Amino acid sequence: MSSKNSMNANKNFNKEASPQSKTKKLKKKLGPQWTKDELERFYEAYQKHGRDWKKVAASVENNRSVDMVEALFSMNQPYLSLPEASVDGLAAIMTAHYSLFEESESKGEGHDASGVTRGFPIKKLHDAEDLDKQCTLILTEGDSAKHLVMAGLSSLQRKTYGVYPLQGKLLNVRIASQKSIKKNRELQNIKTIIGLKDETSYTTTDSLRYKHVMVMTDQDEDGVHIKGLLINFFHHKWPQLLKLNPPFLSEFRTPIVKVKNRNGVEAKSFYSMAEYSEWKEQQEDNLSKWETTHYKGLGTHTSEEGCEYFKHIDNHKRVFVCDDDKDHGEAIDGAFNANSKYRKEMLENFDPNSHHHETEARQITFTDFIEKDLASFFMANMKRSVPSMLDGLKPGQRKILHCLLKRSSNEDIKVSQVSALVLTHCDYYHSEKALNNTIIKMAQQHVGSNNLPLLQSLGQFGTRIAGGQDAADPRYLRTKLSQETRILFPKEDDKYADAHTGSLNDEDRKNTEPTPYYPIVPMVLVNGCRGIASGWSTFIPNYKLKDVISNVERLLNDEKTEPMDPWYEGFEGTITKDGENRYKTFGRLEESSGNAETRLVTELPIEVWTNNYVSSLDKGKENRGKVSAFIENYLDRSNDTTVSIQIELKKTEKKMTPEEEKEILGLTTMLSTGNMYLFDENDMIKKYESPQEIIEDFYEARLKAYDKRKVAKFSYLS
DNA sequence: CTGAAGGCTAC
DNA sequence: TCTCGTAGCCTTCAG
Repeated sequence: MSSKNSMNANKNFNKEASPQSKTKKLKKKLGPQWTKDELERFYEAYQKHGRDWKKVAASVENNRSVDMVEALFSMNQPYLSLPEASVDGLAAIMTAHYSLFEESESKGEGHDASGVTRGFPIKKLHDAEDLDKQCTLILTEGDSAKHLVMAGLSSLQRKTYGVYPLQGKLLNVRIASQKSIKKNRELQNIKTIIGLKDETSYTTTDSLRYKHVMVMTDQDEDGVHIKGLLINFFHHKWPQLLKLNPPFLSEFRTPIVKVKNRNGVEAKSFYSMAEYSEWKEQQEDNLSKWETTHYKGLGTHTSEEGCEYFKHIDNHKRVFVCDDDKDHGEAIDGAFNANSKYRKEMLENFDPNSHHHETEARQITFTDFIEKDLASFFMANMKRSVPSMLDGLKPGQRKILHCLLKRSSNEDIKVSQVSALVLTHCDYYHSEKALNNTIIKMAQQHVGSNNLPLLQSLGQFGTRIAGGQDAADPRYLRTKLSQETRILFPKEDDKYADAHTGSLNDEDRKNTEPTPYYPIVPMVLVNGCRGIASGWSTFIPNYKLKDVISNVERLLNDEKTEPMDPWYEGFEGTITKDGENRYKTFGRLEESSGNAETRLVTELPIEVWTNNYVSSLDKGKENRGKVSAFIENYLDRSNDTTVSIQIELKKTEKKMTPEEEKEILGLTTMLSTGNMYLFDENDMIKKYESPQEIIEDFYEARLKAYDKRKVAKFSYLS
């Protein structure tokens, strides 16, 4: 009971004598959500499970209450400290808690900023000591960056700087529902820390605990994205805030490259690769006199460097400003709204060379930030999410294949060790976890995943039961190249992929960024692909290897290619064309012998997983009107590879065709071929209208590669 | 018409 | 140690 609010509420609450009026008051405060009964159950559950709200909610066993439990727990947790007291005490806390919740939602009446005084317990917040002064809240990307700030701030600075670490990507409030904004703890905490209220127009920051916000992220594209999401949050909820002068928002930049003269006297810092490259070109022969250090994330900087940065904080600070001629709302909205049009246009006009972080610039307009800095994230997001037409691989996947192809033997290796290989030999600056996931996905072979996995799955790589999400931990999994991989990706072509690294001659970056491979057939059609980027997403279904080969052979024979339909290895249902760019997939439904109402499901449509399907048969509240409405009962006898679900249909007068039965039983899905985007031979994004078009494009490029190979092989003749 | 959910590489 | 949040696009489907 550390909170002032809770205590007040408790006092008020105790004034009410009878248990009935207590419940009444609660009902008034909490809306229709809670009965005394539910409170008691909640109290028990809370004692048992603590802050594990999912378990608590499950124990409460009431859908209305589940929402409330969730809402309560997503508030500032420290307020919810359970006293020794009983249900009544709990009720008091919840009352207080909920009123806080309500106030933050309502017009802000009755809730003065002093209700949130210094030292209030938000986990991981380091509050400024002297909030009466003009204080700045530093929002960092992750905990380790917070530690760098804490190490760097002088004792004087600690009076006026608060620090709060952000975890991962911030919610995009422009497209999020009210409900998800409310329950997003990160945003609610930021609001509480700064003292911002909804529906308030700020022409001054007088009422705020912090007068300025400074964001400090890694100096990479994802860091830029996080800055953008934060700008988006403030702009969407309090647009006036960003127009204030002096500016409300700023960023703290750290160098990504530092060079030190080997005689130890001179040193220089760079805030962008463009800037560094420019300097490097000017050095020519003098380059060897300099010692270079690259900084990958904020965690790479030492505490001493942290101190150095904050000693000269003004050199690192860049403020976000509006210039009055422009409507910056348009750019911010375009970057984060639900329509990808603006982002498409921005990427189509994107010129990587115009993207310069000028070290000396101490301010940047929001529009410049979006169109220059943020556009580089959109581009990076495209590059890592959309595969190449040539090898059908995204850069992460390609690096995995690259490392395995380069190994001297093809012995089993742990998935986690493959990741380690990639981190050692390639430029990969992202999380190992994502890499492990990618390896697992490349090796999966359940129906609906790869037709021809390039990697073998030695261990539990996931099954159709849970769509592959039931894979074991990477440290238990082993893999190696599949038998076919070397045939599809001939050794003779390797050097065309890894000769170009863009950095082999760069003494700072010795690792490789392999360019696309040239498999002998367009593998992107065999295993399909899907990716979600910025501006575009892509989806290509799986096709049959033999069909692909036949079409390649037709081209070799100067014949025309023939249309192809999607095909999935091991799939026992059917796939039929259902209009232009659409295919319909059907599971398999058999009539059990003897009983007119009994059916046996022996195959599910593509990308429907056994677990999901079976739970759709349950008669829960959330399934009303769905499949479960048509069935009496079911029995699931499926295993990890086969589907066998016995269904007892409800008796109806109407006789249904097998197709109609599949329809109402949820045994169909759609595959679209209308969103097939790939990077083409020239590394340009291209929309493909048909699999044939992909094969034809591939064919041209592949022929050129054969030519290159021939020239290289016989070069000694000339 | 709106909202939610699934898929996937990233923080 | 493990589970869980967030982005981004497009499609489908329920309400």
